[in-house]
Amino acid sequence: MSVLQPVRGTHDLLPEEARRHRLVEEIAFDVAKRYGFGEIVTPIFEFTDVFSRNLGETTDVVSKEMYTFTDRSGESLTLRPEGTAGVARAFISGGLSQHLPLKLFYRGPMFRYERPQKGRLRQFHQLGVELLGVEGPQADVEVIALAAHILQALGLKDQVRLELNSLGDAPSRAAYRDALVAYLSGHKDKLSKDSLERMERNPLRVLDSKDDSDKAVVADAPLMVDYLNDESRRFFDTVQEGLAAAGVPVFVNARLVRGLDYYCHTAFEFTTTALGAQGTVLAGGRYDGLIGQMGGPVTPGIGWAAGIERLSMLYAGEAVVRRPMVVIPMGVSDSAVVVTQRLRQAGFTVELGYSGNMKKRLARANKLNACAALILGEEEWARQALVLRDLDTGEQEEVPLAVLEDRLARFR
RNA sequence: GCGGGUGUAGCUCAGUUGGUUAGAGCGCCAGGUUGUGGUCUUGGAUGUCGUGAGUUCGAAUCUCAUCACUCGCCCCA
Repeated sequence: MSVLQPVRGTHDLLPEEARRHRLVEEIAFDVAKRYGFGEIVTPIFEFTDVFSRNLGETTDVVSKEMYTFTDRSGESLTLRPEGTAGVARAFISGGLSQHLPLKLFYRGPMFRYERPQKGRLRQFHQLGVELLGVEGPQADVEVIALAAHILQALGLKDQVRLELNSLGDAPSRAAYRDALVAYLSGHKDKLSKDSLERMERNPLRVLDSKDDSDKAVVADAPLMVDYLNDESRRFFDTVQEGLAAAGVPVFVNARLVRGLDYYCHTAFEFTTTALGAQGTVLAGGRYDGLIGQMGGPVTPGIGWAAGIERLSMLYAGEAVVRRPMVVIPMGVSDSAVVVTQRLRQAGFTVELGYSGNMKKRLARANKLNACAALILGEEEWARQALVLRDLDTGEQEEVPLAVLEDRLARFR
């Protein structure tokens, strides 16, 4: 359109959409609070190392999607592409290891230089949680149950399904990786070009390829579950049992993998078919090694993040907007502000009509979905009264100023 | 980063094989009611036809480039 476009992949949240976003956030946060989560707010940029050293050098996010820049002091900074690394960094910086276990909720913009598409933006918004300091699988169960609960609160229960897998601990994962690469190497001729590259960079990614030929190869590939050592196996079983006990339906997907390197053991995704190619609505996993790797005290963690734009597109509810009442001065405009402020101070939502004749102002009141109009006419004003018109019934009456708040009580 | 589609008024969209002043509905503004809205009715305004080049006597229409959105891949929330 015009020259004044927003930057590619960014967009404005106009009031209506902003309301939906806030509503989604509030519903999520409200549920999270019941699980004991408190909000943490971290900066939207960090030293580049925070991300580049911890998400995995070869991941797409780090290798080609970060908004990295040098500030005026020559420091390399990066707009956060995800939330977990920043929270982990804040955990270390703030010495929060003394307050374990820690339940944190966050929300805000994230940035990735990707090709924009529906449900995929360069500046997008996530909300997420992190539970730090609990080794046992009950943490996984609680965090996933919370996710399911939030999706239910948003009315999305029937539109999403939970897929679950275990990536095992580091030794299990390494063993599996070797076995998988060995297997794939024997079928190089049938793999897509993308998958041949993935074999080098991130072999597990071949497992969720959408290419038909790849799928045929993958169908007979070794499975992660068969390479889990006893401990990892037990962990995975316990998580599944816990979710069953919590009443959260699960589809075990042995080919589910994660894009970032810090994950281990539990990996999960809530997916939908309603958003085209961007089917993941909420996803996360366990990252026991991350904080230690960053230089902090070795601390287990598990968390997830959800895309607010994606949730908002699926969410059918509407934000409830409080209906205002409208003050319409007719010839006593100086006094209108007095009445208006008095009512606002008393807790009412009040709009003051700015201009036009009575007809126009009432029409505007109507468009604002106002519940009532307070008409200040000279005649009534002389009697220290005004006209109250109920805009739903059309009935109107004269109300003395002295009892105004009482008479308006039903519109509160 | 790769391949396909789309781009006309604030919004949703027509626009015939290139042809003269580019349309509709909704919305907006104004009147019918100079202190009374929602319905009805009458009238009005609005477009660099995404942008830039090219072909042509003539381009919203054809060609190329470019930007944005969109679908799939990729990636992921």
